[in-house]
Amino acid sequence: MRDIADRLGVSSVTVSKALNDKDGVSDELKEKIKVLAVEMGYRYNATARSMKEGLTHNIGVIIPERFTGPTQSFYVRVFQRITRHLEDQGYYGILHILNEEDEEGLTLPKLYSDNKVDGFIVLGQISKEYIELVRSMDVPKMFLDFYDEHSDIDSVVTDNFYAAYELTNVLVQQGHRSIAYVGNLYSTSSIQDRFLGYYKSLLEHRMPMNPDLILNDRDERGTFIEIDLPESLPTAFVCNCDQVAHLLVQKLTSLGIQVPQQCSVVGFDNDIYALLSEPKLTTVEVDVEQMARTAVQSMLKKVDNPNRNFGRVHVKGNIIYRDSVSAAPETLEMQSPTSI
Amino acid sequence: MRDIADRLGVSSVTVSKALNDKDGVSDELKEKIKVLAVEMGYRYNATARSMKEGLTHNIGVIIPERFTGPTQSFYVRVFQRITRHLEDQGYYGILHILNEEDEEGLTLPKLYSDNKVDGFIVLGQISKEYIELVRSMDVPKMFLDFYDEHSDIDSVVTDNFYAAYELTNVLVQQGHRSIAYVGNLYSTSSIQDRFLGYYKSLLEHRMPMNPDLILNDRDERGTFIEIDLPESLPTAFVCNCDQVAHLLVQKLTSLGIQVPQQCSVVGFDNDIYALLSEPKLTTVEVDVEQMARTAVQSMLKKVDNPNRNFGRVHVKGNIIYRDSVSAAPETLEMQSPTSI
DNA sequence: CTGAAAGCGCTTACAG
DNA sequence: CTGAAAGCGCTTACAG
Repeated sequence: MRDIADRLGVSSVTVSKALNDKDGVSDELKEKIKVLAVEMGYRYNATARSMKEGLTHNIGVIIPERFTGPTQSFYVRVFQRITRHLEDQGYYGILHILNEEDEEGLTLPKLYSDNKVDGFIVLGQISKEYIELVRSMDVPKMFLDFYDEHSDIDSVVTDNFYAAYELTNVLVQQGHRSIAYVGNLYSTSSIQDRFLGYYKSLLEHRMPMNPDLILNDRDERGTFIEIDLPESLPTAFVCNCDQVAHLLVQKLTSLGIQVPQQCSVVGFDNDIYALLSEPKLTTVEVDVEQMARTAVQSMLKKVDNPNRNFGRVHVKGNIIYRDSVSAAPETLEMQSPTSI
Repeated sequence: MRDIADRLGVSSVTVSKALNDKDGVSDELKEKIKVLAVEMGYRYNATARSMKEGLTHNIGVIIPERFTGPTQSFYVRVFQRITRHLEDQGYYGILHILNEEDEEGLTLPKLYSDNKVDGFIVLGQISKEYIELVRSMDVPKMFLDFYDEHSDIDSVVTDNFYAAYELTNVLVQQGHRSIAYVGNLYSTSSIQDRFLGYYKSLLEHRMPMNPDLILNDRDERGTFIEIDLPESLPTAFVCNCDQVAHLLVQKLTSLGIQVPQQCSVVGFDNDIYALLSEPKLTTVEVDVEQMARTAVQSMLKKVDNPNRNFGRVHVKGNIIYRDSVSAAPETLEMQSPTSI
């Protein structure tokens, strides 16, 4: 900047104003300065501004390692959207993959202790203990795609409840009266909320909830376990995620049960498993774009004003209709007397 | 720092030295300062140091968007290793996913124009035009997992040549004499080098190269195409990657050809497709850890001294033996006269 | 419309 | 072993 100023015989203040398009410089001079800057290959020193402002213009994005494995591109996609929105605002996203060791050992990212970021977006459920640690950080933070009832940290989540409710409604409308839910209710808030949406649909249609039709799919550590099918098979399954729906379809098929003719199955997430499955899964697509945008906007407002609070923001999902749902078998028979 | 200094009645210089474990402060005072720092919740301001040093202690990692899709966790894993090694050296990795638009429009990352990083590691093949653009950047840069013959940019790559050579040798040792190579030789340097390793093995064993046995797998834009099998089927296939090997196995199986009994197939990468395949693929595992370590070390040396050059560094891969290879059919018959 | 001065929080080189 | 001074490259508040 000084070099540019010297070459033009003006002060560095003027150059700064021109390059930032601020008032107080004639348009003519501004233009001259900008042209020369490009010519001289000038690159803005963001560090100097950070120093002055006390703001790094970086936001840390924390993703637990277990959500980054093979076949798990979802969070990477979300991260990508986040950075795009951040860049639109002159910010950068710095990805921090939280490994198990640090999560269990309650180690804060060096990003924090080195003052490298102005705030954190945590993308994906972390342990209760780590949530407490995150709370203790003296910067704005928010949770994305999960929340914790005991903390006051702002969060942006898919409207799991309503999406599961609507998806179950679809099954009911197709004549299903015996519908199972597949998922460990104590594992994540997503699974819980999706279950409650399923339950709301049952309630609304005066269908009893049968505890035998709530099927566990994973142990406490999130590892998938064999699904125990009930004695008397339901005609439809609401699965908490596509991967489990995929496993379930495989299991049913291997038992000689046809999907969707004999059993309908729906998933959640619209990830690779929804397409890998045979038949392809009817499922719910998360609105990644909207979630990323909301999280970034809220975060930047919090950076400006640390007292801003947004609470829990729900983003609606979209049902994707594919081939894993059909009318309930009994209904089919009733509807087609020709088959008698 | 000033606050700490004031509370202890010393200067901020002394505090700085103590916190950085430099000479010139008594051990006693150092200890006192460190304790107080923790007590006061002091967080180091990395920005200030950056300002002074003219170094951001950040390294940009550029991954082309097309390598981050579903089922492509490889580069994310590499990124994770890179950041781990960077952190060990007091550095941070900033991920920049290069979207197609920016790659075609030759837009440099804002990370560069904002002086946010001290160097770039490009992870995954980019277009020739973009390579030229990268060259024009006035910071240290290096390529990871690919290289370009026309540029003098340092690179770290898997030793594709030798790994493919060794893998082909394995097939030859199993009695195979008609071995195909599957891959578009004009697509990436990896595919080319793997082909040459395959060719070297043929040469060494005095086996003629049959052009009909070089099978294309993708078009210019990298989209997979249907593989055209030759009239007379070889007894083994060396595929340039696991995904293509997986597709090939599916195709062979659907044609009623048994793998590996009638045809052996080997892949490359040891990714999710190697395990998805039935039978599981014999393949080459890239030494991610070693590649990441080498890239980071070289990069940091270049940051210290921009004139340092490392050229092309090859990292050896490991063959993973699974179930997609068996002895050549004719050999089998010769070996087991009991079957007559 | 233009610029001199101060300051962001560190580190380095030097003096004591 | 300890500290006063200068400086990294910007921006902001103020004076002209």
